[in-house]
Amino acid sequence: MSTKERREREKQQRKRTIIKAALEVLREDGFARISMDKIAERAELSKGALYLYFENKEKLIIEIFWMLMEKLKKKIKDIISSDEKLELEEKLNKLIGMVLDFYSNEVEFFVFMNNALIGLSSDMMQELKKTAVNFSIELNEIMEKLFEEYNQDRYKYSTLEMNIAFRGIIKNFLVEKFFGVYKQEKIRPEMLTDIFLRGVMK
Amino acid sequence: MSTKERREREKQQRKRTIIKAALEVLREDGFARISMDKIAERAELSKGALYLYFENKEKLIIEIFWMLMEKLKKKIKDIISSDEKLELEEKLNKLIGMVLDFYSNEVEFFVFMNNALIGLSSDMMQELKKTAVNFSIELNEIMEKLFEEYNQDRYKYSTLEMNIAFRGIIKNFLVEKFFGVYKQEKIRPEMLTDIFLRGVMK
Amino acid sequence: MSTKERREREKQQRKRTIIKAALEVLREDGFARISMDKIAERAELSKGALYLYFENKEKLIIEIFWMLMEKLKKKIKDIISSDEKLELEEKLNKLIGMVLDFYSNEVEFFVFMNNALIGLSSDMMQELKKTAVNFSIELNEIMEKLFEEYNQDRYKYSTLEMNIAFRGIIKNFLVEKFFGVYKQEKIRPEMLTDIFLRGVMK
Amino acid sequence: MSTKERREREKQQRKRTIIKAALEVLREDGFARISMDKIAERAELSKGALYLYFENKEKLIIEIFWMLMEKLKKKIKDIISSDEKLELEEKLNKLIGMVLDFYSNEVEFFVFMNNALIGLSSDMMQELKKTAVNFSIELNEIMEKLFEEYNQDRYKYSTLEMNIAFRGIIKNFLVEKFFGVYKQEKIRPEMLTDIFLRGVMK
DNA sequence: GATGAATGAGTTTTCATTCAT
DNA sequence: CATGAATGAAAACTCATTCAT
Repeated sequence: MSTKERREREKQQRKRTIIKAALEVLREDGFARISMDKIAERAELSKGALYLYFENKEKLIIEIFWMLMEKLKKKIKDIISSDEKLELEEKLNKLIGMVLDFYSNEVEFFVFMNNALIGLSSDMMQELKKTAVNFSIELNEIMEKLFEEYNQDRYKYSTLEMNIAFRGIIKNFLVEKFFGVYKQEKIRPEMLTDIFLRGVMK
Repeated sequence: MSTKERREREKQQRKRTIIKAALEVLREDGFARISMDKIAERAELSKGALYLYFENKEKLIIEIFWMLMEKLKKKIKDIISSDEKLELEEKLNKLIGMVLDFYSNEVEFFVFMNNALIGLSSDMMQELKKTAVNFSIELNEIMEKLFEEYNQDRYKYSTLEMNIAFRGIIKNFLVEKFFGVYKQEKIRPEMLTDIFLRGVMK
Repeated sequence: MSTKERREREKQQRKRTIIKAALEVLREDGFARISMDKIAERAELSKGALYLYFENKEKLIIEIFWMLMEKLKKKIKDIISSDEKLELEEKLNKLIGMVLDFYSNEVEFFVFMNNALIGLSSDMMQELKKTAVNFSIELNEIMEKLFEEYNQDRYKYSTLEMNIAFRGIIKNFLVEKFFGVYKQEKIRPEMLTDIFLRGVMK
Repeated sequence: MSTKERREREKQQRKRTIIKAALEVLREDGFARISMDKIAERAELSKGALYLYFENKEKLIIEIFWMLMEKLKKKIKDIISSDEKLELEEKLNKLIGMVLDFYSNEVEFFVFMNNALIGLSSDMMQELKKTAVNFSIELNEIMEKLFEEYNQDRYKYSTLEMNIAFRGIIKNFLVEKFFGVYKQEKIRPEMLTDIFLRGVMK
């Protein structure tokens, strides 16, 4: 059975290799330019081989999305559930700092992850949309718990609404950093936390 | 000269016809499915004619983007520079209400504005980025004026930062309304104004 | 409007050109080997151009099938409804002779037309199957009328059953001629008519 | 030598396993969808192993064809050479009944037997043609013997021609039953025998 | 100016066959 | 012997762009 196990491990390894290659293509060429051809070339595999590991392009794309999301989720969870005794404010600072880091210099990742939810009305990408919605829901639940831990009686709005505002502020600063007018300046997590927290508190 | 002018006017008219057609295609088929074929058909023009008015598809996309932006900008300006004597809070409420309206009946516009960034080639993104940056700058100037009119000494952050936060909150509520978890509820402009204003005030 | 008409005529002409090219590919390479590439090459057109005239490969195949069928049907009708006063026996002789002629040296047509009904369980070809079934039904009706014209009270079996037997005998002689043991000999229509007619008569 | 013999026996056993698997795939997925992948999976063998037993896919197909033919041939022989003292008519009834049975439960066999001709490359067809011709010749010899046993001086046509007509009638009733217009009705062997016998008798 | 037929490179996907292990 | 990962040559289909008329 050890052979079988090794095989399985190797298979997982290959999948990771392919996803890594796909991420590189994504990073360099953007979502619209990802093609199975390029991924194969980058992974130093034949086109056909990709289909040994991923049913089709959509499934591969979804796995990329999922992987990035899992990575981000893990980081969020790590911060939220860390033992350190921190004020909510400090936690949010850390959280924002991490998110900014996560996307730093990875415009394409940011675009991809934020637009998976929105665009892509091509039939092919329906499942990606579902995946993105699911992630959004999960993220919501995580943040909800965080908010409930602290001053829960002092919020003016629901955790859902707080969460939407919170993420909106972060996202738009990143958009403006990547594409807009906020290029030169460093985004200060403290500012974002402050705007958000004072905005939603009674 | 009059002939030349008339020509020019006709040309602009044709361009608007094409853009309108493109927006209709966008609304019906989604961003990923806009094709020159369909636009031509919808505009009741030949495919070749499209290229008489727009250098290529990307330029056409940019003009659509620009047109939408201009439309939105005009509405923003109208509200801001209206004679009514209103509190800042009331003005923001009106502004947000208008933006929600603007996109509500035209989800695809919203998708388009967000997706213009991914759906196109990298070369294209450069141009679109410029367009978006320009718009952002303009919008900033408009908002700056608004903020300067009121309580200018009570803000904790720069008008640029305020603007980014403001738009981020609005945008993300729209995203979650159209595609995510905020489906059932109506977005209340007052809430968004409140979160924002209290967040950025000293 | 004359321009439009001319255009339409030219379009039909092109369709014919493509079908003719496809028929040549069919004749030379067999059904399993028809590819859009080869048809395009043979028609001296680009691959893309084929799709200006036929929605997809299946539609093109169906038109080939239909065209061949129409040709055959016309020939059958011509014989059946000819003014000549002939005995049923003589009509059937003529009919069989024509069918043998129609397929002579066109193995691939024969194979294609006979197997369209049967095989091709690929999803893509469902419509072709329907087309083939419809043709079979039409052919039935035509033959039914013929049989009803003559000695209708002397048949032991239904016109449907007669028709099936009739076509079966002809088809299998062709099969054996093309692929089997009846290569050297010329198929004598009189023999087929005789076997059939005496077989089904009271 | 005994080892060698055992080896050979095992090899034949494996071949049968593979053919059985292929037939299962055929039944489930249809002729157009048989792939070496699926056969291997169904046979619980590796794809590579298939090539140890069959030179290539075409050879495998031919062996299936051959195997089915042998099976059918055996059943035909059993009926013809059975000790029962039966009239020719009764024998033919039995024969037809058996053939109808043989295919009825296995529509896909019937499809396969008919489709082997189109589904494959031209090169392949040569081989398959040979196989089919050989089978046809054998079948002819078998039927010849049967016909010679009975009333041999009363036939109007050669045993070859009789055979072709006989099989044509049966085949076409099956085609129309499985795919065409003869769906609802049960095929009565007596009718087929009657049509045939009266058709070929002086 | 306007047309729309034609192009051709690009895209995803399939699958028989091979070969290192 | 046996494996199954990998190949690579198809295949169908799309679409921005060009150009003869």
